[in-house]
Amino acid sequence: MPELPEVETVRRALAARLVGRRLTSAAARRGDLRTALPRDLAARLVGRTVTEVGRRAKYLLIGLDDGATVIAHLGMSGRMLLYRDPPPPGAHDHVILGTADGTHVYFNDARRFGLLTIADSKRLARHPLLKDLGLEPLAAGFTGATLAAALAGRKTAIKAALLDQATVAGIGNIYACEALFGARISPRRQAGKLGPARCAKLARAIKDVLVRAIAAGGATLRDHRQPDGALGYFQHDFAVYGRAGLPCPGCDCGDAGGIRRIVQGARATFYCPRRQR
DNA sequence: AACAAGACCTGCATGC
DNA sequence: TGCATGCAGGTCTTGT
Repeated sequence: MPELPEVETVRRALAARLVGRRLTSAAARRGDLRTALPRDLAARLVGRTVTEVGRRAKYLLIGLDDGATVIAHLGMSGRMLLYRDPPPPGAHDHVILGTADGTHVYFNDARRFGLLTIADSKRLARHPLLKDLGLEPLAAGFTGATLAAALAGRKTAIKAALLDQATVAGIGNIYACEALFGARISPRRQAGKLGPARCAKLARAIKDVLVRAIAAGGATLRDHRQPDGALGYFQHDFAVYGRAGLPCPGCDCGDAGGIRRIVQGARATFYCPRRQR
């Protein structure tokens, strides 16, 4: 599921319901996720109050009042669902948290590519999961210049570079395709050869598509849900992703076979060969 | 060092 | 209907 906009959508909903609340229960139901759940999960969470819910790249960071932070990643299929009247736990509900006001949080992940662990808040920047992450695209420091510096010397295709979390953090397959369309750059172009003007245009396109997707609640292809169960709807605004053979918005490429699907690094890439060069 | 490919796990759509 | 196949929003590991 989730790239930066989907994770940000989840973060906002969790923050609204959890910050300032005390955790009264914490149950680990199935522990073999991408990394094993902490054995002492309940002991470390029950009684703690949530102080903030942050995000770095695609990681959710749930800060607690004892100086610990819960790090969670949704993988491909993970969800965080909030309930007032919790349903009976299902096979893929791996962690269930309860708060003093009766809210329940279900961490559900069918494919178990996600993870949840607990770290020292003061050392988050040095945590193995977070230490190598690259530019945060919605932060002030993300500009054409910093993007150009991150891409300098890179021989791989720009599409692959955007998926590399050590370069720009939080972009996944959908938004890499959509941002390159917005910047009118071919996904096959060598990353290190983009000039300053095209890097500036790409940085703007990345921010633009991420902001628009967050406003739409993310994109729901199959797994993504907002924590209240609502679907995202940005998939209706995709220009190229999943649209092979169809015309792209505002171009007559349909006459020439439309949007093309290629494979780069074993991932599908969608682009308009007429508009993206 | 940088890069490409394979692995991880489950569910769903498609086609026979 | 049942079964096989391929594909999916991510990232870690391995090998070149």
